[in-house]
Amino acid sequence: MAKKPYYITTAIAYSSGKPHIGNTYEAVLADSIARFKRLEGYDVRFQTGTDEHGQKIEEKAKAAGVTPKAFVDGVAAQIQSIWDLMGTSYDRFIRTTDPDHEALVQKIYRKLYEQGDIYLSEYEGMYCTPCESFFTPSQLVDGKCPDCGAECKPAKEQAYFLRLSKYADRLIEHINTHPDFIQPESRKNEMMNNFLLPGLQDLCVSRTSFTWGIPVDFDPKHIIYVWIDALSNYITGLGYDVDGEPSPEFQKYWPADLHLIGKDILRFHTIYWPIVLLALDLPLPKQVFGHPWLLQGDGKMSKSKGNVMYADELADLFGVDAVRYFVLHEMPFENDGIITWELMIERVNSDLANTLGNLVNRTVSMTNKYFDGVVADTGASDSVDEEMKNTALSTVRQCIEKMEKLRVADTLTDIFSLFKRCNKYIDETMPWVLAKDETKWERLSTVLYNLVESITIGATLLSAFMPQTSEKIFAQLGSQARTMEELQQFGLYVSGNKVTAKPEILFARLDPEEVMQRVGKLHPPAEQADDGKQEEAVVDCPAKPEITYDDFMTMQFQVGEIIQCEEVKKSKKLLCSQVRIGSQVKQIVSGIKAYYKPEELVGKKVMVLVNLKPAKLAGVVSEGMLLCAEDAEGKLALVVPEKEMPSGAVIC
RNA sequence: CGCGGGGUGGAGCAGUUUGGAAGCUCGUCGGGCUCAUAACCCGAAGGUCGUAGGUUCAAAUCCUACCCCCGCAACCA
Repeated sequence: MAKKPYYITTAIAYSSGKPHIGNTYEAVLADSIARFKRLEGYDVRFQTGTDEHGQKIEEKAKAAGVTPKAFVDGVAAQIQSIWDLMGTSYDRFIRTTDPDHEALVQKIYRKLYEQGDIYLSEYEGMYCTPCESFFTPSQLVDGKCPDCGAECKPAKEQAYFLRLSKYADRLIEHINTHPDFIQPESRKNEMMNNFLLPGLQDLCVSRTSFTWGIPVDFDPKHIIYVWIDALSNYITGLGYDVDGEPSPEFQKYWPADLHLIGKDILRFHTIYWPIVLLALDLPLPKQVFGHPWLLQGDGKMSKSKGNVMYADELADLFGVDAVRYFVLHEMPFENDGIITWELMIERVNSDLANTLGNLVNRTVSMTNKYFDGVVADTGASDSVDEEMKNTALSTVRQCIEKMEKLRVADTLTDIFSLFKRCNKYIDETMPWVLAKDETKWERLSTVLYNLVESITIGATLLSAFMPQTSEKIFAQLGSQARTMEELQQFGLYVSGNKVTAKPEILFARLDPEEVMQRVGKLHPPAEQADDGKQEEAVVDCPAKPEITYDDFMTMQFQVGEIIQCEEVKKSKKLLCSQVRIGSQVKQIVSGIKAYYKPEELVGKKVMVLVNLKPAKLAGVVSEGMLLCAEDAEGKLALVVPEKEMPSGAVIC
């Protein structure tokens, strides 16, 4: 019987820098699913890799004084080494700079062009360099990118577009008839209501503003944009060929069983990518799962604070499997999960050291102590054994069911419930009591046999999630990994085998203080070097072009008195104030709701930019701007005159 | 009425599809045990299941209204 194929992919990681633990989570999650499927007997292909093109990388390379290729070679190697460190068992680590990928992407692009799904037109808008995105002027925030806050410039370029509208109906139909296509299901509505049903605009799929990418082969001044380039990895990695013979791998593994991605890029994978596939006349992936984010608990993750958590550092402190366990177990199915050093320590101590490590240790110790390490089933069973055995076998079934639904965290919980049951079994049978009575040695032997067998079953299930630990457990127990079929029965441990004579601690209990001290050394507190003084965080912002005094004088600032203020309904951020400036009153809308209550503003003298062109905000007219200071976190403070000044006083 | 998610013992979460004894992990308190990594096992305390109504023999679960959080979207002039 031929094994059933199972093709799983992760998103490819953008090679602009070292991936943090949140990025790594995805690779580990995919790996655990891949390993579990292998355990179930599937012929698994697991692909991951790196997305290496784009303007941002081009610029980073320039800043580093190296070629883009040299830059991504370095980062990709780093990413791959972290994936390797974490034990991700990928079959191919694809890079979008791989020659086979680049060649195939060009062919795909050409085919779409030749059949009219890609056409040449013109793109106009405001362009944000870091995000490599165009925005309409109305999307900008203070002339800045709504995503990253960087300066945007007007730009216009000839560009190729992908006809999304042509395939929208078929895609909607597909989503409606394949309820499992988008997971978790709650995301499905989001895609439908926000993008598909309102109607799709054709997607711009080329750039001329940079050169680091795959050129359009029939129009080389255009670079193929990320959607066609990166997403195609899922098929180019299998050797899909537009006009040639599809490779055996492609025929075997496509369509993919699962695209595992972050929830933020669900749109690209459930709308743009399927439409590309429809255009290529290829079957759609069976499922796209947008997993939640793993967030850092202690404040925002930022490199300047030195509190970013990286997989390699975590692995260094806790071990690879402990990190895998944490990220897999602590992630809720739909909501974002949190990781902190404290939570990490707690999980290691409670689950790994106490429940699992101690269980293995006490089992091996007793076997050595009472039987010189020999594990034998003497058949001296008792009624309490049945429940133990049933739990072991039912755990196997539960895990299979849970994994079918990608409930990885729940699966781990079930496995650890089995280990807890083993600990309880020890208390129920009280081997140390049996040991004192020679007539009960046979019974004692069977109890230990049942324990070793149950732990072996648990360790086999665990091998998908904590492969190194499973191996260690097998080695200590003198057993070996089972196949899923073998897990259907209890008692396959070879009676008479011996456990190791020298049990090793699987997971040592951690002293929180000691660990936190080591954490402190990881990222030397660069900023808070001198103690005592609480150094004020300063704000650096990009410099704007120099202006003349005349430029400055075109702006009219005056002191205004807020005489009335109310919240703008239907708006989260806006307050609408009536401001008296001299003898006139202007209505000004400001985004300060989060920092000021309307009533506390009334009577305040503030500084106003008076001659700003009126505009509508949330449907309310605003005739000026209240000046604010903003810190790095975006907190605002109104600027007020330092001494009492009359309304209308000129600011110069 | 922009779209969507959420509010469950001190903390973090399941349970809501298909109403039917309120559960898990951690923490706290008490007990047991001694094979083991001060671990393990048992028990207890602790919850108006956001608020207010409604349907029902029965509501965390279904219906209605409202309050509060969080994403996305939109307008932080």
